[in-house]
Amino acid sequence: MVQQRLLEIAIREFGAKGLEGASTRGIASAAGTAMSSITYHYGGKEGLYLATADYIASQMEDVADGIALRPDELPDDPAAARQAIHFILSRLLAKLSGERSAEWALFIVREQMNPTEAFDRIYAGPMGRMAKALVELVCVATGARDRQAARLAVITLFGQVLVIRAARATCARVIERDLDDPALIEELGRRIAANTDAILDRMTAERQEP
Amino acid sequence: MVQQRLLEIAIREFGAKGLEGASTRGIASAAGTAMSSITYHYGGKEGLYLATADYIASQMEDVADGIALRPDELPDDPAAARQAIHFILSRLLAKLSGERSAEWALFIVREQMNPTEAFDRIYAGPMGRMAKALVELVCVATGARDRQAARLAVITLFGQVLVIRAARATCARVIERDLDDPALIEELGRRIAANTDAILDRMTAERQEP
DNA sequence: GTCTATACTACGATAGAC
DNA sequence: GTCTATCGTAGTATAGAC
Repeated sequence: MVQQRLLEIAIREFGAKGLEGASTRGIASAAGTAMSSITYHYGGKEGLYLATADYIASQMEDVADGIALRPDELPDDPAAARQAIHFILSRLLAKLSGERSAEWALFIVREQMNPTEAFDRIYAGPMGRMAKALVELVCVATGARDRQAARLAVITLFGQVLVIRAARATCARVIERDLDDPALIEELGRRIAANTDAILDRMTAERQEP
Repeated sequence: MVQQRLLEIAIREFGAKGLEGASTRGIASAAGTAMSSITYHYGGKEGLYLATADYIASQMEDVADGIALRPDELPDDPAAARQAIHFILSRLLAKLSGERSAEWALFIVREQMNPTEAFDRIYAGPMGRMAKALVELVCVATGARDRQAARLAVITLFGQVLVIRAARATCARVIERDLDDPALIEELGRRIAANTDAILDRMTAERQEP
Protein backbone atom coordinates (compact mmCIF):
# COMPACT_ATOMS: atom_id res chain seq x y z
CA MET A 1 0.00 0.00 0.00
CA VAL A 2 1.38 3.33 -1.06
CA GLN A 3 -0.22 5.29 1.76
CA GLN A 4 1.20 3.06 4.48
CA ARG A 5 4.68 3.29 2.96
CA LEU A 6 4.37 7.06 2.79
CA LEU A 7 3.38 7.27 6.46
CA GLU A 8 6.24 5.02 7.61
CA ILE A 9 8.80 7.15 5.79
CA ALA A 10 7.08 10.35 6.89
CA ILE A 11 7.53 9.43 10.58
CA ARG A 12 11.28 9.22 10.05
CA GLU A 13 11.62 12.29 7.84
CA PHE A 14 9.37 14.59 9.87
CA GLY A 15 10.97 13.25 13.04
CA ALA A 16 14.45 14.03 11.80
CA LYS A 17 13.80 17.36 10.11
CA GLY A 18 10.45 18.68 11.30
CA LEU A 19 7.55 19.89 9.23
CA GLU A 20 9.52 22.63 7.49
CA GLY A 21 12.79 20.80 7.17
CA ALA A 22 11.47 17.58 5.68
CA SER A 23 10.82 17.45 1.95
CA THR A 24 7.83 15.86 0.29
CA ARG A 25 10.07 14.93 -2.62
CA GLY A 26 12.39 13.04 -0.32
CA ILE A 27 9.53 11.24 1.41
CA ALA A 28 7.86 10.31 -1.85
CA SER A 29 11.00 9.02 -3.55
CA ALA A 30 11.98 7.01 -0.44
CA ALA A 31 8.49 5.49 -0.55
CA GLY A 32 9.01 4.70 -4.23
CA THR A 33 6.28 6.96 -5.54
CA ALA A 34 5.83 10.37 -7.09
CA MET A 35 5.66 13.52 -5.01
CA SER A 36 2.25 14.41 -6.37
CA SER A 37 0.72 11.34 -4.71
CA ILE A 38 1.17 13.18 -1.39
CA THR A 39 -0.91 16.02 -2.79
CA TYR A 40 -3.49 13.53 -3.98
CA HIS A 41 -3.83 11.53 -0.74
CA TYR A 42 -3.22 14.19 1.89
CA GLY A 43 -3.69 17.51 0.15
CA GLY A 44 -0.09 18.57 0.77
CA LYS A 45 2.73 18.60 3.28
CA GLU A 46 0.69 19.70 6.32
CA GLY A 47 -1.95 17.10 5.57
CA LEU A 48 0.66 14.36 5.52
CA TYR A 49 2.11 15.68 8.78
CA LEU A 50 -1.23 15.44 10.59
CA ALA A 51 -1.92 12.04 9.05
CA THR A 52 1.45 10.93 10.38
CA ALA A 53 0.45 12.03 13.89
CA ASP A 54 -2.78 10.01 13.61
CA TYR A 55 -0.78 7.03 12.39
CA ILE A 56 1.57 7.26 15.38
CA ALA A 57 -1.40 7.44 17.75
CA SER A 58 -2.88 4.32 16.17
CA GLN A 59 0.49 2.55 16.42
CA MET A 60 0.48 3.25 20.15
CA GLU A 61 -2.70 1.27 20.66
CA ASP A 62 -0.73 -1.93 21.14
CA VAL A 63 1.21 -0.37 24.03
CA ALA A 64 -2.08 0.04 25.84
CA ASP A 65 -3.41 -3.28 24.62
CA GLY A 66 -4.70 -5.42 27.44
CA ILE A 67 -4.33 -2.63 30.00
CA ALA A 68 -7.51 -1.51 31.69
CA LEU A 69 -7.54 2.26 31.32
CA ARG A 70 -11.18 3.23 31.57
CA PRO A 71 -11.89 5.04 34.85
CA ASP A 72 -14.59 2.53 35.83
CA GLU A 73 -12.25 -0.41 35.22
CA LEU A 74 -9.51 0.79 37.56
CA PRO A 75 -8.91 -1.18 40.76
CA ASP A 76 -9.92 0.44 44.04
CA ASP A 77 -7.60 -1.27 46.49
CA PRO A 78 -4.04 0.02 46.95
CA ALA A 79 -2.24 -3.25 46.23
CA ALA A 80 -4.01 -3.83 42.93
CA ALA A 81 -3.48 -0.21 41.94
CA ARG A 82 0.21 -0.53 42.62
CA GLN A 83 0.39 -3.67 40.54
CA ALA A 84 -1.35 -1.87 37.68
CA ILE A 85 1.20 0.95 37.88
CA HIS A 86 4.05 -1.56 37.65
CA PHE A 87 2.39 -3.20 34.68
CA ILE A 88 1.94 0.05 32.75
CA LEU A 89 5.50 1.22 33.43
CA SER A 90 7.01 -2.10 32.36
CA ARG A 91 4.93 -2.05 29.18
CA LEU A 92 6.13 1.50 28.48
CA LEU A 93 9.74 0.52 29.10
CA ALA A 94 9.48 -2.40 26.70
CA LYS A 95 8.07 -0.09 24.06
CA LEU A 96 10.45 2.82 24.57
CA SER A 97 13.55 0.66 24.73
CA GLY A 98 12.61 -1.23 21.57
CA GLU A 99 14.20 -0.42 18.27
CA ARG A 100 10.95 0.56 16.61
CA SER A 101 10.17 3.38 19.00
CA ALA A 102 13.25 5.21 17.78
CA GLU A 103 11.38 6.07 14.64
CA TRP A 104 8.44 7.94 16.13
CA ALA A 105 10.22 9.16 19.27
CA LEU A 106 11.76 12.22 17.63
CA PHE A 107 8.44 13.14 16.04
CA ILE A 108 6.75 13.07 19.45
CA VAL A 109 9.56 14.81 21.32
CA ARG A 110 9.53 17.63 18.80
CA GLU A 111 5.81 18.03 19.35
CA GLN A 112 6.33 17.88 23.11
CA MET A 113 8.66 20.85 23.03
CA ASN A 114 6.79 22.75 20.34
CA PRO A 115 3.23 21.45 20.29
CA THR A 116 1.01 21.85 17.24
CA GLU A 117 -2.30 20.30 16.33
CA ALA A 118 -0.38 17.06 15.78
CA PHE A 119 0.25 16.74 19.50
CA ASP A 120 -3.46 17.07 20.25
CA ARG A 121 -4.09 14.14 17.95
CA ILE A 122 -1.39 11.99 19.54
CA TYR A 123 -2.41 12.84 23.09
CA ALA A 124 -6.05 12.14 22.29
CA GLY A 125 -5.09 8.47 21.83
CA PRO A 126 -3.69 5.85 24.21
CA MET A 127 -1.07 8.27 25.53
CA GLY A 128 -3.54 10.59 27.21
CA ARG A 129 -5.67 7.72 28.49
CA MET A 130 -2.60 6.13 30.05
CA ALA A 131 -1.59 9.39 31.72
CA LYS A 132 -5.05 9.88 33.22
CA ALA A 133 -5.16 6.28 34.40
CA LEU A 134 -1.75 6.58 36.08
CA VAL A 135 -2.89 9.62 38.09
CA GLU A 136 -5.95 7.72 39.31
CA LEU A 137 -3.89 4.65 40.14
CA VAL A 138 -1.34 6.66 42.15
CA CYS A 139 -4.21 8.23 44.11
CA VAL A 140 -5.61 4.82 44.93
CA ALA A 141 -2.21 3.23 45.63
CA THR A 142 -1.13 5.92 48.08
CA GLY A 143 -4.47 7.11 49.37
CA ALA A 144 -3.37 10.60 48.36
CA ARG A 145 -5.80 13.27 49.39
CA ASP A 146 -4.78 15.86 46.81
CA ARG A 147 -4.59 15.02 43.17
CA GLN A 148 -1.78 17.49 42.58
CA ALA A 149 0.74 15.35 44.46
CA ALA A 150 -0.29 12.32 42.42
CA ARG A 151 0.12 14.27 39.18
CA LEU A 152 3.65 15.33 40.05
CA ALA A 153 4.52 11.78 41.03
CA VAL A 154 3.19 10.43 37.73
CA ILE A 155 5.47 12.60 35.64
CA THR A 156 8.51 11.61 37.71
CA LEU A 157 7.57 7.94 37.38
CA PHE A 158 7.20 8.39 33.64
CA GLY A 159 10.52 10.23 33.45
CA GLN A 160 12.35 7.18 34.77
CA VAL A 161 11.16 5.24 31.73
CA LEU A 162 11.35 8.04 29.19
CA VAL A 163 15.03 8.62 29.80
CA ILE A 164 16.07 5.43 27.99
CA ARG A 165 14.76 6.92 24.76
CA ALA A 166 15.06 10.70 25.18
CA ALA A 167 18.61 10.59 26.56
CA ARG A 168 19.68 7.36 24.90
CA ALA A 169 23.28 8.29 24.12
CA THR A 170 23.85 9.56 27.65
CA CYS A 171 22.39 6.35 29.09
CA ALA A 172 24.69 4.31 26.89
CA ARG A 173 27.74 6.19 28.15
CA VAL A 174 26.72 6.08 31.79
CA ILE A 175 25.81 2.39 31.79
CA GLU A 176 28.71 1.44 29.53
CA ARG A 177 26.74 -1.40 28.01
CA ASP A 178 24.70 -2.12 24.89
CA LEU A 179 21.23 -0.67 25.39
CA ASP A 180 19.77 -3.20 22.97
CA ASP A 181 20.65 -6.03 25.36
CA PRO A 182 17.34 -7.40 26.71
CA ALA A 183 19.04 -8.46 29.95
CA LEU A 184 20.07 -4.87 30.61
CA ILE A 185 16.56 -3.58 29.97
CA GLU A 186 15.21 -6.18 32.36
CA GLU A 187 17.71 -5.04 34.98
CA LEU A 188 16.63 -1.45 34.43
CA GLY A 189 13.00 -2.54 34.73
CA ARG A 190 13.74 -4.05 38.15
CA ARG A 191 15.43 -0.82 39.22
CA ILE A 192 12.42 1.22 38.06
CA ALA A 193 10.01 -1.14 39.83
CA ALA A 194 11.99 -0.88 43.07
CA ASN A 195 12.15 2.91 42.74
CA THR A 196 8.42 3.03 42.10
CA ASP A 197 7.68 1.00 45.23
CA ALA A 198 9.98 3.23 47.26
CA ILE A 199 8.27 6.36 45.92
CA LEU A 200 4.74 5.06 46.49
CA ASP A 201 5.65 3.89 50.00
CA ARG A 202 6.98 7.31 50.82
CA MET A 203 3.90 9.03 49.43
CA THR A 204 1.71 6.78 51.54
CA ALA A 205 3.75 7.75 54.58
CA GLU A 206 3.60 11.46 53.63
CA ARG A 207 -0.16 11.23 53.71
CA GLN A 208 -0.12 10.42 57.44
CA GLU A 209 2.31 13.17 58.49
CA PRO A 210 2.48 15.95 55.91
CA MET B 1 29.52 39.87 17.23
CA VAL B 2 28.43 38.13 14.08
CA GLN B 3 29.73 34.71 15.11
CA GLN B 4 27.85 34.70 18.41
CA ARG B 5 24.60 35.72 16.68
CA LEU B 6 25.17 33.00 14.11
CA LEU B 7 25.62 30.36 16.82
CA GLU B 8 22.52 31.44 18.76
CA ILE B 9 20.35 31.17 15.68
CA ALA B 10 22.05 27.93 14.64
CA ILE B 11 21.06 26.25 17.91
CA ARG B 12 17.40 26.96 17.16
CA GLU B 13 17.52 26.10 13.46
CA PHE B 14 19.58 22.92 13.78
CA GLY B 15 17.50 21.95 16.80
CA ALA B 16 14.26 22.36 14.90
CA LYS B 17 15.31 20.90 11.55
CA GLY B 18 18.51 18.97 12.06
CA LEU B 19 21.73 19.23 10.07
CA GLU B 20 20.14 18.42 6.73
CA GLY B 21 16.82 20.18 7.26
CA ALA B 22 18.20 23.53 8.42
CA SER B 23 19.34 26.04 5.82
CA THR B 24 22.44 28.18 5.98
CA ARG B 25 20.57 30.94 4.19
CA GLY B 26 17.89 30.92 6.87
CA ILE B 27 20.43 30.98 9.68
CA ALA B 28 22.49 33.73 8.05
CA SER B 29 19.55 35.98 7.25
CA ALA B 30 18.06 35.52 10.74
CA ALA B 31 21.45 36.52 12.12
CA GLY B 32 21.42 39.55 9.84
CA THR B 33 24.39 38.57 7.74
CA ALA B 34 25.21 37.00 4.40
CA MET B 35 25.25 33.25 3.91
CA SER B 36 28.86 33.29 2.78
CA SER B 37 30.00 34.43 6.23
CA ILE B 38 29.17 30.91 7.42
CA THR B 39 31.57 29.56 4.82
CA TYR B 40 34.18 32.05 5.92
CA HIS B 41 33.94 31.42 9.67
CA TYR B 42 33.10 27.73 9.80
CA GLY B 43 33.94 26.35 6.38
CA GLY B 44 30.34 25.36 5.67
CA LYS B 45 27.22 23.85 7.15
CA GLU B 46 28.88 20.91 8.95
CA GLY B 47 31.49 23.21 10.45
CA LEU B 48 28.77 25.45 11.85
CA TYR B 49 26.95 22.40 13.21
CA LEU B 50 29.98 21.22 15.18
CA ALA B 51 30.73 24.76 16.35
CA THR B 52 27.15 24.92 17.61
CA ALA B 53 27.72 21.74 19.64
CA ASP B 54 30.84 23.27 21.19
CA TYR B 55 28.90 26.42 21.96
CA ILE B 56 26.17 24.44 23.71
CA ALA B 57 28.77 22.59 25.77
CA SER B 58 30.30 25.89 26.83
CA GLN B 59 26.85 27.26 27.71
CA MET B 60 26.36 24.31 30.05
CA GLU B 61 29.35 25.30 32.15
CA ASP B 62 27.17 27.51 34.33
CA VAL B 63 24.93 24.55 35.21
CA ALA B 64 27.94 22.88 36.75
CA ASP B 65 29.26 26.13 38.17
CA GLY B 66 30.03 25.84 41.86
CA ILE B 67 29.44 22.09 41.90
CA ALA B 68 32.41 19.98 42.87
CA LEU B 69 32.70 17.36 40.14
CA ARG B 70 36.33 16.29 40.18
CA PRO B 71 36.68 12.75 41.55
CA ASP B 72 39.08 13.87 44.27
CA GLU B 73 36.70 16.62 45.41
CA LEU B 74 33.72 14.34 45.99
CA PRO B 75 32.59 13.77 49.59
CA ASP B 76 33.22 10.37 51.09
CA ASP B 77 30.50 10.17 53.72
CA PRO B 78 26.97 9.09 52.75
CA ALA B 79 25.12 12.12 54.12
CA ALA B 80 27.31 14.62 52.27
CA ALA B 81 27.11 12.54 49.10
CA ARG B 82 23.33 12.52 49.31
CA GLN B 83 23.28 16.28 49.77
CA ALA B 84 25.50 16.68 46.71
CA ILE B 85 23.08 14.55 44.67
CA HIS B 86 20.17 16.74 45.75
CA PHE B 87 22.16 19.82 44.82
CA ILE B 88 23.02 18.59 41.33
CA LEU B 89 19.46 17.45 40.59
CA SER B 90 17.96 20.74 41.76
CA ARG B 91 20.43 22.65 39.63
CA LEU B 92 19.53 20.51 36.63
CA LEU B 93 15.82 21.03 37.24
CA ALA B 94 16.28 24.79 37.39
CA LYS B 95 18.15 24.68 34.10
CA LEU B 96 15.87 22.28 32.26
CA SER B 97 12.67 23.97 33.37
CA GLY B 98 13.95 27.40 32.37
CA GLU B 99 12.85 29.02 29.16
CA ARG B 100 16.34 29.23 27.72
CA SER B 101 16.96 25.48 27.77
CA ALA B 102 14.15 25.03 25.24
CA GLU B 103 16.50 26.31 22.58
CA TRP B 104 19.29 23.78 22.90
CA ALA B 105 17.17 20.91 24.22
CA LEU B 106 16.02 19.75 20.80
CA PHE B 107 19.56 19.93 19.46
CA ILE B 108 20.77 17.67 22.26
CA VAL B 109 17.82 15.26 22.14
CA ARG B 110 18.33 14.77 18.44
CA GLU B 111 21.95 13.93 19.08
CA GLN B 112 20.93 11.61 21.91
CA MET B 113 18.79 9.54 19.58
CA ASN B 114 21.09 9.77 16.60
CA PRO B 115 24.55 10.60 17.91
CA THR B 116 27.18 12.17 15.68
CA GLU B 117 30.51 13.77 16.46
CA ALA B 118 28.52 16.67 17.89
CA PHE B 119 27.37 14.52 20.81
CA ASP B 120 30.95 13.59 21.64
CA ARG B 121 31.74 17.27 21.93
CA ILE B 122 28.75 18.01 24.14
CA TYR B 123 29.30 14.99 26.38
CA ALA B 124 32.98 15.86 26.74
CA GLY B 125 31.90 18.97 28.65
CA PRO B 126 30.06 19.47 31.95
CA MET B 127 27.40 16.93 30.99
CA GLY B 128 29.74 13.95 31.08
CA ARG B 129 31.52 15.18 34.19
CA MET B 130 28.19 15.52 35.99
CA ALA B 131 27.13 12.01 34.96
CA LYS B 132 30.36 10.49 36.22
CA ALA B 133 30.13 12.44 39.48
CA LEU B 134 26.54 11.29 40.06
CA VAL B 135 27.54 7.64 39.74
CA GLU B 136 30.30 8.12 42.31
CA LEU B 137 27.99 10.00 44.64
CA VAL B 138 25.30 7.31 44.48
CA CYS B 139 27.93 4.71 45.30
CA VAL B 140 29.04 6.69 48.35
CA ALA B 141 25.52 7.60 49.44
CA THR B 142 24.23 4.02 49.37
CA GLY B 143 27.42 2.12 50.01
CA ALA B 144 26.67 0.20 46.83
CA ARG B 145 29.05 -2.63 46.21
CA ASP B 146 28.53 -2.87 42.46
CA ARG B 147 28.81 0.14 40.24
CA GLN B 148 26.23 -1.20 37.81
CA ALA B 149 23.38 -0.68 40.27
CA ALA B 150 24.52 2.90 40.85
CA ARG B 151 24.66 3.55 37.11
CA LEU B 152 21.11 2.36 36.59
CA ALA B 153 19.92 4.47 39.51
CA VAL B 154 21.62 7.57 38.11
CA ILE B 155 19.76 7.41 34.83
CA THR B 156 16.41 6.96 36.59
CA LEU B 157 17.20 9.90 38.88
CA PHE B 158 18.11 11.98 35.85
CA GLY B 159 14.96 10.89 34.05
CA GLN B 160 12.80 12.43 36.76
CA VAL B 161 14.31 15.81 35.92
CA LEU B 162 14.61 15.37 32.18
CA VAL B 163 10.91 14.70 31.74
CA ILE B 164 9.96 18.35 32.34
CA ARG B 165 11.79 19.27 29.14
CA ALA B 166 11.62 16.16 26.94
CA ALA B 167 7.92 15.51 27.56
CA ARG B 168 6.92 19.08 28.27
CA ALA B 169 3.52 19.07 26.59
CA THR B 170 2.53 15.84 28.32
CA CYS B 171 3.61 17.26 31.68
CA ALA B 172 1.52 20.37 31.04
CA ARG B 173 -1.57 18.27 30.34
CA VAL B 174 -1.06 15.93 33.28
CA ILE B 175 -0.35 18.67 35.80
CA GLU B 176 -2.95 21.02 34.33
CA ARG B 177 -0.93 24.05 35.33
CA ASP B 178 1.48 26.53 33.74
CA LEU B 179 4.92 24.93 33.66
CA ASP B 180 6.57 28.36 33.71
CA ASP B 181 5.21 28.97 37.21
CA PRO B 182 8.24 28.96 39.56
CA ALA B 183 6.05 27.74 42.44
CA LEU B 184 5.13 24.65 40.45
CA ILE B 185 8.76 23.91 39.61
CA GLU B 186 9.62 24.26 43.28
CA GLU B 187 6.85 21.82 44.14
CA LEU B 188 8.18 19.40 41.54
CA GLY B 189 11.67 19.85 42.98
CA ARG B 190 10.38 18.79 46.40
CA ARG B 191 8.74 15.74 44.86
CA ILE B 192 11.98 14.79 43.09
CA ALA B 193 13.99 15.30 46.29
CA ALA B 194 11.60 13.10 48.26
CA ASN B 195 11.70 10.45 45.53
CA THR B 196 15.48 10.58 45.48
CA ASP B 197 15.66 10.05 49.22
CA ALA B 198 13.23 7.16 48.98
CA ILE B 199 15.26 5.56 46.18
CA LEU B 200 18.61 6.00 47.94
CA ASP B 201 17.17 4.65 51.20
CA ARG B 202 15.90 1.59 49.40
CA MET B 203 19.24 1.04 47.66
CA THR B 204 21.01 1.26 51.00
CA ALA B 205 18.62 -1.36 52.37
CA GLU B 206 19.07 -3.54 49.26
CA ARG B 207 22.78 -3.65 49.99
CA GLN B 208 22.17 -5.48 53.31
CA GLU B 209 19.75 -8.09 51.95
CA PRO B 210 20.15 -8.51 48.18
C1' DG C 1 36.00 40.20 7.38
C1' DT C 2 31.73 41.02 5.03
C1' DC C 3 29.38 41.62 1.07
C1' DT C 4 27.29 40.66 -4.03
C1' DA C 5 27.04 37.73 -8.04
C1' DT C 6 26.57 33.42 -10.13
C1' DA C 7 25.95 28.34 -11.07
C1' DC C 8 23.48 24.51 -10.16
C1' DT C 9 20.48 21.61 -7.54
C1' DA C 10 16.25 20.82 -4.92
C1' DC C 11 11.96 22.52 -2.99
C1' DG C 12 6.23 22.58 -2.97
C1' DA C 13 2.28 23.11 -5.75
C1' DT C 14 -0.28 22.31 -9.65
C1' DA C 15 -2.00 20.96 -14.24
C1' DG C 16 -2.82 17.42 -17.24
C1' DA C 17 -1.68 12.66 -19.60
C1' DC C 18 -3.01 7.94 -18.97
C1' DG D 1 -4.85 6.52 -8.61
C1' DT D 2 -0.28 7.32 -10.33
C1' DC D 3 2.66 9.42 -13.35
C1' DT D 4 5.48 13.46 -15.97
C1' DA D 5 6.14 18.32 -16.88
C1' DT D 6 6.57 22.85 -15.47
C1' DC D 7 6.57 27.10 -12.53
C1' DG D 8 8.51 30.09 -9.21
C1' DT D 9 11.14 29.91 -5.07
C1' DA D 10 14.93 28.65 -2.10
C1' DG D 11 18.86 25.65 -1.21
C1' DT D 12 24.71 25.18 -1.03
C1' DA D 13 28.96 26.43 -2.70
C1' DT D 14 32.23 29.32 -4.70
C1' DA D 15 34.56 33.26 -6.74
C1' DG D 16 35.68 37.80 -6.37
C1' DA D 17 34.67 43.05 -5.15
C1' DC D 18 35.56 46.14 -1.41
